[in-house]
Amino acid sequence: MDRGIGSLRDIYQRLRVEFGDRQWWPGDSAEEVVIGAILTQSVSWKNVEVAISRLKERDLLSLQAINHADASDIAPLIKSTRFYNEKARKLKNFARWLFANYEGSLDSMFLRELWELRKELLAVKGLGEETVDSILLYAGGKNVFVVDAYTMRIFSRLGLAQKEWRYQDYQGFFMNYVERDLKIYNDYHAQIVWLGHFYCRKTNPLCGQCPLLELCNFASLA
DNA sequence: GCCCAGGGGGCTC
DNA sequence: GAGCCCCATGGG
Repeated sequence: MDRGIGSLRDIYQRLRVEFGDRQWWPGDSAEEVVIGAILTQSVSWKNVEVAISRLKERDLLSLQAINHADASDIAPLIKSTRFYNEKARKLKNFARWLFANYEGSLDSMFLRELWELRKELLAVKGLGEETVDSILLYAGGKNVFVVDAYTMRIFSRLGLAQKEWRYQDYQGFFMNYVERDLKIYNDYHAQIVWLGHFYCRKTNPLCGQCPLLELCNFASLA
């Protein structure tokens, strides 16, 4: 019943031995992290980098600039991130909301109590759980565990998650059993993404070279 | 040319 | 709440 404790620590240690310290989220500022968090929805980071540098070239890599710009001016710059029209609207939605409620200041926003703020952010159209938690953790330095598609895929294949688990269940699992430490929350998610990206994709899964091979149910079936 | 990717919203039942 | 479609580029 409590096999989460040892397993989650063991897995994390294995990943660190394999990948080193991945301390994460590329981005020069909190605003950049927020923008990146929205742009990376359903795309790999590589595609986001292109969009970020295009926004930068046009001086649109700030929430104030985004708030003043038209979505139609933003969209073409972020084409590489797919669903660009929707994402342009999402960026504007968030910027508009931030200026309406926190005078455009992420610092003020992050002064809010964590779970209250999480609720508020989830009410902003275009922000779902993963995006909100990424913002809280990587831009705000808040202790929330970020769950993504890789997390679900990997930990269900490892036999640690139940089939019916949803986002909240995964998050609860990690937050109950992983040491409540910002650096670990940060790095553990980064390790998972790294592992997922290189070893655990549907196309060309490098199962045979996975550092968790001996623990994985899926690999033994494949 | 085909398949799939670090998500989220809207709709249906 | 689950299951489906939509959005619509880029890489393997």
